[in-house]
Amino acid sequence: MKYRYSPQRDLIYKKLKESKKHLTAEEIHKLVKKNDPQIGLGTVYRNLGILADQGMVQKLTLTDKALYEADDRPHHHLICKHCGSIKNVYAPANFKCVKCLEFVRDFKVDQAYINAYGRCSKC
Amino acid sequence: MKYRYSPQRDLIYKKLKESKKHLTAEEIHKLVKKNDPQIGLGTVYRNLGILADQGMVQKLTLTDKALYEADDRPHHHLICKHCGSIKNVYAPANFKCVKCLEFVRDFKVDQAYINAYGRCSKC
DNA sequence: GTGCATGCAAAACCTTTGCACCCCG
DNA sequence: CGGGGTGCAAAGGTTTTGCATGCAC
Repeated sequence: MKYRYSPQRDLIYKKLKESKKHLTAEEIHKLVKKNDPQIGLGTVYRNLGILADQGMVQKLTLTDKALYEADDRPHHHLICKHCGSIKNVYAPANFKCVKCLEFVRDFKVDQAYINAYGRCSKC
Repeated sequence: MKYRYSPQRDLIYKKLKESKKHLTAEEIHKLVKKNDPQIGLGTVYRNLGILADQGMVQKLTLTDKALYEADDRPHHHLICKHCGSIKNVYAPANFKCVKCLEFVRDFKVDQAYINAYGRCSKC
């Protein structure tokens, strides 16, 4: 299906990109409401779905509620088991995670990333 | 807190282990109801939480609903983008995923595993 | 003008929780 | 017998959806 331009979607993407964080749909809703007080939560969900479809944002289901981020550089996630914070880590250019799975048969790997659980510097 | 023995928990664990798959709480509920028709879904959730606490089952939040598995060998997940199936893959003994993150600072990595997205042999 | 997008609210859905009763230790 | 475990049902929280209206194209 073809997507039509929408100022709401534009705003959602811009705000998420600016924040440089992993945000829940509700946090994003709060953020965009500052610029567009009328925007509904349903609209936020719908547009996050579309943006994820287009590959412009990534939907993370690492915890009980979904998180969204707008960072297209390949990266991995460090999840603190104590405070629940999630931090991105960018691998050196010469490290390709997909190569770790070279031994895999019967499955065509497109993307691969690491989730690491542990303790962040604050905890 | 000390956990007391419970035949329901025993059954849940046994069934999940036997299945050798990733199951949702509801699928597990259906499975154990064959042996214990009275068991409630709440009990299944409570016991899966306890079993996860004890490290006997792993809770996966890779998709919109949580999946549970009973497989204590370290492994990675191959997620098919077409049919949504999730397959375990066991890395060679000499491959330690944690080593891929040796360059990480300000975070103590306990466990690390790879999620790979792509296409499975059936799709 | 056509039909996707929106705002609102209701619904759907997964998961947790309160409660009275049960039973393990 | 004390206190965790159970079944049931209701509540909680997140995400989706139906519908009338608005607006991009």
